[in-house]
Formats: sequence, C-alpha cells, structure tokens
Amino acid sequence: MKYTALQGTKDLLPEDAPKWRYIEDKIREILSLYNYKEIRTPVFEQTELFKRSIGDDTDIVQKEMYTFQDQGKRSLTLRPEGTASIVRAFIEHNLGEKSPLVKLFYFGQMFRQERPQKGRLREFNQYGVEVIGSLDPLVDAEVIELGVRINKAFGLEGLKLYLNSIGCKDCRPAHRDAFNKFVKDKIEKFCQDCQLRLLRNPLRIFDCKNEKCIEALKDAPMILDFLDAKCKNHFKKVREYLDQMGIEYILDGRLVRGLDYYTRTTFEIKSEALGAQDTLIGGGRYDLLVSELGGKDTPAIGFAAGIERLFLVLEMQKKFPLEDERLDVFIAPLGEKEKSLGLKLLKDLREKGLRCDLDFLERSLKSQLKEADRQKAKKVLIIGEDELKKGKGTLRDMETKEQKEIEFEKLVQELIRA
RNA sequence: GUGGGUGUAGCUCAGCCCGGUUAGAGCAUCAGGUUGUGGCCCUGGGGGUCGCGGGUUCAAAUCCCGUCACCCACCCCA
Repeated sequence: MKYTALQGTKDLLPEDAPKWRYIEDKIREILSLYNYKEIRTPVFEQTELFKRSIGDDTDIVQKEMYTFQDQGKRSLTLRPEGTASIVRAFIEHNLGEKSPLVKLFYFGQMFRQERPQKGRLREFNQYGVEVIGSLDPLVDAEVIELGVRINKAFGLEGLKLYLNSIGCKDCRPAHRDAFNKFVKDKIEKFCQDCQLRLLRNPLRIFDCKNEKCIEALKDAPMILDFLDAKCKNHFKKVREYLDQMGIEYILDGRLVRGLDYYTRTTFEIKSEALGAQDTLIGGGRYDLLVSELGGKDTPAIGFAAGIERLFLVLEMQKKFPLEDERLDVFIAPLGEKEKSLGLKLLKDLREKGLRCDLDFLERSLKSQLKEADRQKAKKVLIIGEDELKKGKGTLRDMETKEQKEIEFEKLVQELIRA
C-alpha cells in the first residue's frame, strides 16, 4: 500500500464516528449543566509558549513536540496539550476583566511524538476544563467532582480517583531538598532510570514501577508532610468538600504531575480496564501559570482527559448505546424513467425531513430490497413499469411486509403522517 | 530511544516448526435458486504483489538476512 495513515494516527471510520459523537454530546451536555463555556484555540502556537508553560526540562518539550518553522522562519509547534493555549487566550483577550471567574472547556486534537501503544497515539483528542480566577478550594472540589461525574454518566466501572497536593513555591523547595538528600544517600538502591530522574525531575521517581525503587522510597519524605499552613489548610478544605459530596478518593502522596506548572491540588482518575496508559483524567491547580505567561497573578485549576482512552473503556465495557441510524424510506426504481421520478421524490421527502435514499446501482429488485434491509429502512417504495403507468408507487412496510399502492402526489403526505 | 510479539482475501484467522500440485476457512460481498419482492436456507462466483527487498534452493507464505508497518511493554502521559 502506497499511502497509509502515519504512525500513531488513526482514521475514524463511519462505524465508529457515531460513538465518538455520542461521547462528545454527552460531555457537552454535562459541561453545560456545570455552566462551562466552550473555547477553541489554534492547533499550533509559538514554540516558546509551550516551553514556558510545560517546562523546558519535561519530556514533552525535550523530545515529544512536533516543532517546525514557517515561511517566516518562526518556530511553531503543534499543541501537545490544551492548557497553555487557553491561558494564552485568556490573557490575550483579557477574559479576566470581563468576569472575575472564567469557566472554560475545550475539545481538540493534541500532538506528541511518542512511541504509540494502547491508549497512546501521536495525534490524540482531549477534552478538558479550566477554571481561572479563584483560589477557593471549593473550585477544586467542583472540578474534581465534574470529572467524576462525567465518567459516571457514561456508566464506567472500575474507576479510581487519586488525590494529592504538591504544595506551592513556598513549601516545595524544603521538600525537594529533603527528598533529593534522601535519594542521594541511598542512590545505589535505585534503578538506572531513577538515578537519571534525580538530576532531571526528582519527584518523578515516585512514578517508577520498579519494585526496588518503590521499596527504597518507603520512608522517603512526602510532600504532604512539608505543606505550609496555607497549602495544608487548602488541601484539608478540598478533602472536606469532597467528603461532603460523597466522592471517594485515594490519598496518594506519590501522585506527582509531569508538567511543571502544577501547584497544590493534583488528581487523576484511572481505569483498571486500560493497560499501562490508564489515566483517563489528569489535572490540578496551576496558580502560577497565568503570571508566568505574562498575565496578572491569577490562580487557576483544570483537568485534561483523553477521549481515545474513554472510547476504549466504553467499548470494552460495552457502554455504547446501540442506536441504529435507520432509513425512513428506501426507493427502489426499476428503470430509467423510474429512476428520475425516484430522484424527484427523494428530494421532496428529504425536504420534509425524512431520511431516505435510493438505489443508484441499477440492481435487481431483490438486490435492492436486500440493500434496503441492510440500511434498516422502515419502508421501501418500489417504482416499476406498472407503478409508472398507474401513477401509484408500491409502498412496502419492511417489518409487516404489507404493501399498498399509493399515488405519487400523496406519497409525501402519507409518509410524514406515518 | 530500548525490549518482545505480529504482518496471508474487505474483516477474523489457519497454513510456516518438518520448503514441493491451481494458497485455504468462516464472516462480508456479488449472482442464481423466485423472468418485480429483504432477513433463513441451498448453489455458484469475484476478490490475495502471502508487508517490502535481497539471499539459499531445481522449488520459498514456509529457511536466512535486511527493512518497513502495526501491537504490547519500558519511558512518558490524557
């Protein structure tokens, strides 16, 4: 085959497109209940924006971005995530001036040049929310509950919510120092990768799946023990609100996020139905990002969710509703004149809002009925020589097999009533 | 970037170890059984560079080397 979809990209075929639409519709419906407003931003931005927001030392920026030069030799990058663009737009359009609290959501494809595997593509779709303008732990709780709620609305089973707080710029350094020292002192007990992580992004050692490292980390200093009074209180409130709403979660002091902009509350929702890439939703606070990108000091929180992963779980747990796109009428013409009459009727019926189609392949009546059956047509209008002569078509009900003759002029009327 | 697995018909796969008649099955598709009537059934047909390139051999889907793609995992993350 000469041309194929590129590695890590996928075609969405007609059989799956309705499922995709189902997902989007349902999510939109819920987001509307929560009073979130949609925002759409370009798929590419200045490279610098992502470097600034995601962090120069992260893997995303280091080796996963699709970066290219445009004709003017500017460095552009296909967005690897959604938050940076939205914060950029928030600042650029002074959205914070119009109202002090902005609740946004987005859908869109993201691009990361990683090795594909189950639940991970190079071009993938995310939806996400961002709430910009409030430091109130109540907002954290609302955002987390929203994430839980959306998954619940799809009937997903086997989900777990993990929660942590990674502190702020005041309390993180103390933990970082203590943690680095802890690891350095017993560096030989950690795997190769973790020894590298210590230099790059020490907290990610918490993510290591290596048994040795997990064991070695047993008594490691946890960020939760280092939170300053404000952060501690904030986190306490978040948990209280979640408890109030009956949201179950697992307190996970090892949960650290991979993007630099996160502060305080972080959370993930994982599905046990997925493989290694099991995070359905990941998010947290990013109180410093708006000012980091040149806006006024504005606190914010949000999450991003992988739609392909949601799709996988829905498929596995058979949670897609099976609604067929049935045809109201299928027209079966048996000759040249019949075809042109059929085309006219088709137009009239469609104008009245009926879903219909006609056989374009000049097939036998038998084949045409077969086709109508495949299309799950409710009725078939047969137009042959006899019908043409009489000025009446034969209308067959595909379920009852009843047939009646009906004048072409009255057809549209009759079908609308039925 | 690293490791393992898999590439044969539109789809799911058998055949490969132990090279050898026209490369198979089920599903799908088309036609006929019903000269104008679907779903079930029966009969028949079409459809394959056996991922690609090279090598070994009288002979390669089958053995060897290379290469590409996909999948899973590491890594990373949604």
